Amino acid sequence: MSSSARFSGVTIQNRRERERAERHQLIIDAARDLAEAEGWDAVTTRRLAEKVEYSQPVLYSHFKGKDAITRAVAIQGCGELARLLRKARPSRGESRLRAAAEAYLEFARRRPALYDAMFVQQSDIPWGTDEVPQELLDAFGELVAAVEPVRGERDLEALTEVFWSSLHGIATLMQGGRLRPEYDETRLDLLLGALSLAQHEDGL
Amino acid sequence: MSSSARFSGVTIQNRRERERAERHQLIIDAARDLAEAEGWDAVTTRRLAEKVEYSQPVLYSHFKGKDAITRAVAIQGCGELARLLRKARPSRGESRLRAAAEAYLEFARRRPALYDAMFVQQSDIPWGTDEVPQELLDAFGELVAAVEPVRGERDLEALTEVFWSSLHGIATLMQGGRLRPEYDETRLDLLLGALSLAQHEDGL
DNA sequence: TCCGAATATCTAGCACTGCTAGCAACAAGA
DNA sequence: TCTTGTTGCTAGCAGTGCTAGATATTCGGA
Repeated sequence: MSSSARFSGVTIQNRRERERAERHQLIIDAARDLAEAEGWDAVTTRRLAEKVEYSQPVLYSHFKGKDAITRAVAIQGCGELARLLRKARPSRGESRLRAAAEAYLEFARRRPALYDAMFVQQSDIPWGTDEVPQELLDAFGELVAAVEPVRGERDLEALTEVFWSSLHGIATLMQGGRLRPEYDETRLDLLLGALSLAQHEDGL
Repeated sequence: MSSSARFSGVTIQNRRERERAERHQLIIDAARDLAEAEGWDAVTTRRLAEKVEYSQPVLYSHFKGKDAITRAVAIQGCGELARLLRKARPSRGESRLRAAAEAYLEFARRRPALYDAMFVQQSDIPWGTDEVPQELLDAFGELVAAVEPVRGERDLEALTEVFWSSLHGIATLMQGGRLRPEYDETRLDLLLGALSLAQHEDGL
């Protein structure tokens, strides 16, 4: 320890930064875990602080406020979704569109709290043109790639937004118990059929 | 006044019930107005009580809790949406599906807080089979009627759920600023085209 | 090795939330 | 007029996000 004292100016700085980064991630993970286990209502600054074994003010030295923590969870969630979509290659005879849709809906079903933070809870994540997080672009990019084979003459980005919106609507209404579970399959078939097979001769 | 005193047993009861009902509605209206003016975060029991010019405990003599007030607002909102959809007859050359879609999206856009209470905030409104509020059935019924002309061989209820989900997805993602505004028209065209023109030869 | 300085962390508290117990004021019937 | 029962209020609880100020810890130089 003392033998490396002459490098301390750099290494200590490094160690501190590393520890800070680790704790930063620890907070994000704890928030996500707590939300997934007991819902976002259970994620209070006190419980979160208790879980990471620090006092509440420590949270505020890492994040501007509770919203910023949720936002961080959401962004990392987008990264996870992007990874999942990328891995979702269609099995034999299955369309890429269907593979993506199924992966998306399964993600929403299995990680409802995470999904909520990403796409339901309003947050000031910049979705406009400037400074959109890369994870988000990645996830949307995967959807674009899945839609591309069926685009026909249609605008690719707009069509992807329609695809995404439909999936999002199904995911959230399902989560709220507002759709009949026995139609789950039929609904997806209808959606995919409509989006992909539409001959669509220059619009209605 | 005193001349009708001999009927007081009944009339006073009536008057009281009427006044109670009026105040019940007053609370609901105040909550809706406050939410639409400043968002649901601003709807606290204190501010709501102040607005109806009673103390907080009065709220609890009408509703089990704050959630119940939100729920009441949501249900009446469904009635309003149903009425709007019923009025939304297509103009010349426009499909009924499009008229319904536009009315739905305009409702969501113009009454975001109300829409939130109805379809975004989770509530224990019974959506399952039993005891669904009539207002809800009405609204869904209007959507069914709009979808019917384009159903083809497809399952009407499931197709309506897809239609609804897509509209809901578009509405909520738009509201969150997650869709490009310049595609608003294109998106709707694509959706309607896909749902209505799909030849859909027995599914993919 | 020791001390002053800087950093890191905690305790305690504020203003707010939803909600409720218990009291005061009023109206109704005898 | 007095009793009784209802109605609405004041005051308070436990919990929320967040922060100021005090405290403990660690570091760099003599």
